[in-house]
Amino acid sequence: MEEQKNTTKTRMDNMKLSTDILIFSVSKGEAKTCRNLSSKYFSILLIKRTKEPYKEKWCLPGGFVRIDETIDMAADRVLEKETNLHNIYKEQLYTFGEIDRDPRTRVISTAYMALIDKEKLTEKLSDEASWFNIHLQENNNKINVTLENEEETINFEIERTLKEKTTNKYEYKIIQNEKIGFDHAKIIITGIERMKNKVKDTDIIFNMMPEYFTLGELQQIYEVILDRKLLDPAFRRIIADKVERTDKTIKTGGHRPSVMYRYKNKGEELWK
Amino acid sequence: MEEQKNTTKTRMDNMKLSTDILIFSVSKGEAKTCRNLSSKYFSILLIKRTKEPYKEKWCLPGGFVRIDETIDMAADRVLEKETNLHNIYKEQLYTFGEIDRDPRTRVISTAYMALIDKEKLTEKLSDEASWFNIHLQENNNKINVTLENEEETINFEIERTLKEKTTNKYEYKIIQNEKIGFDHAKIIITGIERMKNKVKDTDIIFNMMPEYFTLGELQQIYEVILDRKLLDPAFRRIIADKVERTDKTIKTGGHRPSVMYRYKNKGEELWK
DNA sequence: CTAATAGTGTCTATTAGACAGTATGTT
DNA sequence: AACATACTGTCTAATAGACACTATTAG
Repeated sequence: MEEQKNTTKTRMDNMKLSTDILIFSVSKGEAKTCRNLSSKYFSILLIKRTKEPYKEKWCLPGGFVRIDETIDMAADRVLEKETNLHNIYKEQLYTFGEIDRDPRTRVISTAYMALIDKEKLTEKLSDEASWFNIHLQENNNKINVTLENEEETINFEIERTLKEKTTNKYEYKIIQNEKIGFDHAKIIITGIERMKNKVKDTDIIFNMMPEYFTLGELQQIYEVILDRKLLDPAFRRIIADKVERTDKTIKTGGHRPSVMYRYKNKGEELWK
Repeated sequence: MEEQKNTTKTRMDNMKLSTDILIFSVSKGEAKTCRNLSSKYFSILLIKRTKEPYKEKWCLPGGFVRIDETIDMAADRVLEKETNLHNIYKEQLYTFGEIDRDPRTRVISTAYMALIDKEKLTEKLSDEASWFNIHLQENNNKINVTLENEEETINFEIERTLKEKTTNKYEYKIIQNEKIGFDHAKIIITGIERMKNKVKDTDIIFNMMPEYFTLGELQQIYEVILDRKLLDPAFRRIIADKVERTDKTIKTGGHRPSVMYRYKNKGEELWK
């Protein structure tokens, strides 16, 4: 039932719909010694705004949905503009509709998450874009998010309260934030939490993996997103029928070389 | 990044945002004999349109989001108008943004699911509103949905295709539909599938339950939504720490009376 | 040799599935 | 007694967690 009321027509005409995209990937850090594996990070692409409002603040890539495109098409357009990649994995995250989320006019934003293998990027990012490694620290109902690239550290703090007991839905309130524009800090934490859940019970993680990978690397990435260590035998048992062994191996230092695997579709849960 | 381009301004001003709500509940059918339990149905509230477009078609309750309210507020407003109930459980389902989903103008709709205990309704539904029992029949990639009330049977058919293998995302295409207006058939199937998943791993079902219920009734409702029989001992083991026994009992026919239970919050998964 | 990661075998604990059985009411 | 549902006991199968062990490389 979508009736147009003439009394509110003028006001409604001032609404805009935009899409903001959380582009996630995995970054490799430095290895401590030549024998170590490189550390892995879960990372997100942010863009430094060059205009008011929120000039100089970091934001999610995004744009307005045009009258002749679907929201999905708008998201794809933004993704391609930012990464020059096509056929990227994406899924709708949530639609954020707070009244004052954009100071200029009423803007409702449908956020998407997209996952890419960063190594597949062929062209250099634009000057304003940068990858940030994600670190979370939780105490009680506070979440402290640190995003860092080579030059800068962004920090914001969130209060997480249980909104709904039957489905464990949380409400996020930004209680400290200097460097992220709009309500994007809230969108970011919503996406990170969604990723944590999805990693547990889908194969979503493989969208960030290269075609060939070792089980050690894969395990590292699960560990960094879930933020806990996994036991090798359990991990390998669970992952076993999702991947297929190839005849490639890779030597990465002073230890036994590891076999490379490839994603072999299934679609079952990983952990509860 | 939400920049306004003057070239597309006029076109964007014609967009509207609406919200459509899937109001789900449980209905009791007839008992075959006085000894039987009444059959249970999973049901949805639909409204018969009285105006063009889609006059006489059944649709989801909904309305436009006003400039001075959030999407959540609009959803609450619609819910209260339709049910006269406050503090109803609801969650955002998905935002549908196809270009031609409304023949009048470009309308994007953020759909919500709401769950109520139908018995709590104090006032009579409006003349156009009616509860329909939901029946699904799946063969291969086709889903046949039948919605029925006392007077009418609505039937539509959907083709379900796997869109994304890593997360088991499906795409729904309506291949036959006479009686549902707009793209609401697609919204309905999206919501039903979401409910099936959520019932498995959250306590969402308790939002449709009265304060006191028997484990037999509760099991019936799980069974009708999941569309399969559950084994009593397994069901009771799993449900045990979600409910608390009360000293009420109820006699429902020619058999042992059953103890009434109450929902006791937890927030764990039920089945994998 | 040592350090570091790769990869496996196996015991145990927990949980889900199956089925048989007992309990207690109405007709 | 017959029936229908309420509710429980227990065996078995499947799965997750823990830990110890072997394998193989560079330096």
